[in-house]
Formats: sequence, C-alpha cells, structure tokens
Amino acid sequence: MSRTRLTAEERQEQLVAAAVTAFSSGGYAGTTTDQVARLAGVSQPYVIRLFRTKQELFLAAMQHTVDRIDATFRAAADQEPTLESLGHAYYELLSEQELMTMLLHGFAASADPAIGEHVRTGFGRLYETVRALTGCTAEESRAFFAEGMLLTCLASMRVIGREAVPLQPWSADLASTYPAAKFD
Amino acid sequence: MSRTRLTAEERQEQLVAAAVTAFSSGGYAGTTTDQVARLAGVSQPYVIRLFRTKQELFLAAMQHTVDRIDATFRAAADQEPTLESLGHAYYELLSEQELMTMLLHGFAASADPAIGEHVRTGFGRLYETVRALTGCTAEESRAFFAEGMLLTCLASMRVIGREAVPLQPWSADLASTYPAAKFD
DNA sequence: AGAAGTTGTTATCGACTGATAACCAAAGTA
DNA sequence: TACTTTGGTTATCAGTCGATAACAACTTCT
Repeated sequence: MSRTRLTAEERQEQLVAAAVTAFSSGGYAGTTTDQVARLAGVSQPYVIRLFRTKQELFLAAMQHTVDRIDATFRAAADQEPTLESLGHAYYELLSEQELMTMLLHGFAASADPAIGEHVRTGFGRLYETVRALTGCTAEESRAFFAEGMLLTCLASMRVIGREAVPLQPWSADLASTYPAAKFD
Repeated sequence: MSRTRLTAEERQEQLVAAAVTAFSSGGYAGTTTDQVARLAGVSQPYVIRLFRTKQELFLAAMQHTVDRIDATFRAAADQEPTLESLGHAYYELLSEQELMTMLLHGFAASADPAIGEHVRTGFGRLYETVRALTGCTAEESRAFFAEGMLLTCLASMRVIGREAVPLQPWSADLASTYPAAKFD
C-alpha cells in the first residue's frame, strides 16, 4: 500500500492534531516525537524536519489548543454572550478532554522560559476574549477562570471526563455543578 | 571533608525535600533522579537504592506535598476555622510556590495509573480536611477549590509567586484578589 | 580486635531519544 | 524524456537516564 502523499501544510496540521493527543497524555518531557509520528503514520525524523525541534512541535500543539478553546468561546457567545453560556461551552470541551489536559501540560511545562512565554500569551488571549465577548467585570472573569481551572485540574486527575475513574464522595461534590452533562 | 553520615530515615526525608524542589520545576518525566541526588549531595544510585524506583520517589514527594498543605490548613483552622482563613493560608503558600507547582505536576502526571491513584487520594484528603475543619457546604468548598486551582495554575505559569514574570494587564486582574500579599 | 550491619560510592550497562545525513520516490515542468 | 521540486524514508549517532552490581568506609556490638 502506497502512503497517500499530503502537502507539507496538510501533514503539519495532521501532526499538530496528533501532537495534541500525545502531549495531552504524556506531557512535554514524557512524550516522544516518535509517539507523535506513529500516531500520524509517518516516520520520526520527518516530524523533526517539519517542526525543526520537539519544542516547536509542542508550541504548535499548544497554539492549536488555545485556538480551539478560543473558537469554542466565540461560537458560544454567538448564541448568547454571557459567562454562563461560555461556561457551559467550556464544560462541553470535557467530552474531548484533550484540550483541557493539554492546557494543563502547558502550565506544567512553563518552567521552560520559551514555553512559559507562549503559554502566558495564549492564556492572556483567552482572558481578553472572554472579557470582550461577555463584557463581564474583572471579578466575574476571575470567578469564571477559577471554575475553569478547577475543571481542568479535575479532568487531568481523571476525576471527570472521558477517561474518568469511578467517582468518590469528594469528587462527586466537586464535579456536580453541571449535573446535566453526560459522557459516554 | 568527610560527608556527614545520616540515618537512612533522615536521608530519605532530605531527599524527599530535594525531590519536591526538583520535581516542582521539571515535573515527573522532566526531572532526573540525578538532579534530585545532586540537590541533596548524594550519588544518584543511592537515591534509587533508598526509594527503589523514580516513581516511588515521586510518590513520596507528592505525599509530602499533600501533607504540608493539609498541615497548613489545620494550622489556619486552629486560629479561625473559616474558609477565608484557610484561603489566606493557601495563598501564603505562594511564597514557597514549590508546593503548588508540585501539586500541579501531580495532576499532570496522573495519566500514569499508579500516580493518578495516589494524587486522587491525596486531593480527596485535602477536600475532606477542608470540609471537616470549616463545616462548609459542598458548594462553598467547590468555590474554595476553584480559587485554589486558579492560584495553582497561575503559579505554575509563573504569573504569580516567587519566580513570577512581570504582570500583564490580564494577569494583574486574575492575581489581584488578595492584594495585600507581597513576595520578596 | 574483629565480626556484622549500615551508609554510602564508583563503575557500568542497556534502553531510549532527539536530531542529522543521506538517499529514495512521486509529481510537476519544460 | 530529462530536470527540478517536494514529500518522504532508512540508517545512524551522540547523549542521557534509570537501574544494577560490586565494593568501600564508618559504627556498633561482642
């Protein structure tokens, strides 16, 4: 079987998607470029050729993550520009879960100056987006992001989301704000 | 100069402290056992001998982190058993910062089943401690932990805390709840 | 003093990993 | 058809890392 040839741009997009999946589970240091390559069905050296370094691949995956969260917020605001609407939209992202854990792995890797810089810029953009879309106050947005970070941490801990472990009493309490949502 | 000999137990405690420092900056996969060893002034193989594996060393560091946060809460409740008191105490932990970033690296490493199990147990214990000490409702505790996870994420991003980068407009908003606290 | 247990070290290894180099093949293009 | 560009691969390497083995030094007990 001859592999379908893609343009470099198409292949990069595909690799970024694979990178989000891989990095969201193993983190920056804990994921190999070979894992990403296999996930996309190409050889490991080709991944390096397209992105130069592992770090740039991670940064691209991070960028993609922030972009998708940003787009989710914009889509939600399009229907109803309130914090509640955006909150539900973010909660819906749990069904993918990758984006949240990827975001957290970005935080975790922020001890590296280059990565930290990128992550802060991306997170700042999300903040500005939320405030611009909803017109909320700084205090309201702070509460909003606090909720979001709790969800993000719980998802990373596998307390909620697709790969969640059975609920304990404490995790049921913390996860129960939007009881309507289901994962299957 | 002859190295001071410690008992195995003393050396383990010292190594756990070094492990918290090292892991809190590099995470599980991103930190080498040799880094921990150097931080404590012993050889790398000896670290492995005392903890058997890198994973057990990480679990010990995680346990220590949760224990110290738990103790911080108990000390705060001793003075005034309210969520506000505990919140200020947790905020004070920013001055060390290690504990928060270590906690986040625990979340991040939870894709590993053994680590995830340990982290969930520890986090659950913190939840039970907070509820028992303050007698707060599930909703109140949820808001409390949301605040805490926001702080934890911001600290990992180096937006607040000891090694923080200069504040941006957005990060000033998110960091400004307890304006009295100073880091120097 | 000497045996025994405890606290460490140095030497070493096998496995892994990111990155480089060189080459191959498919597809336009003149 | 021959040439050039573009999309890929295989081969390989230098460095790193966790872990094991063997040994050395200090303490304690008899």
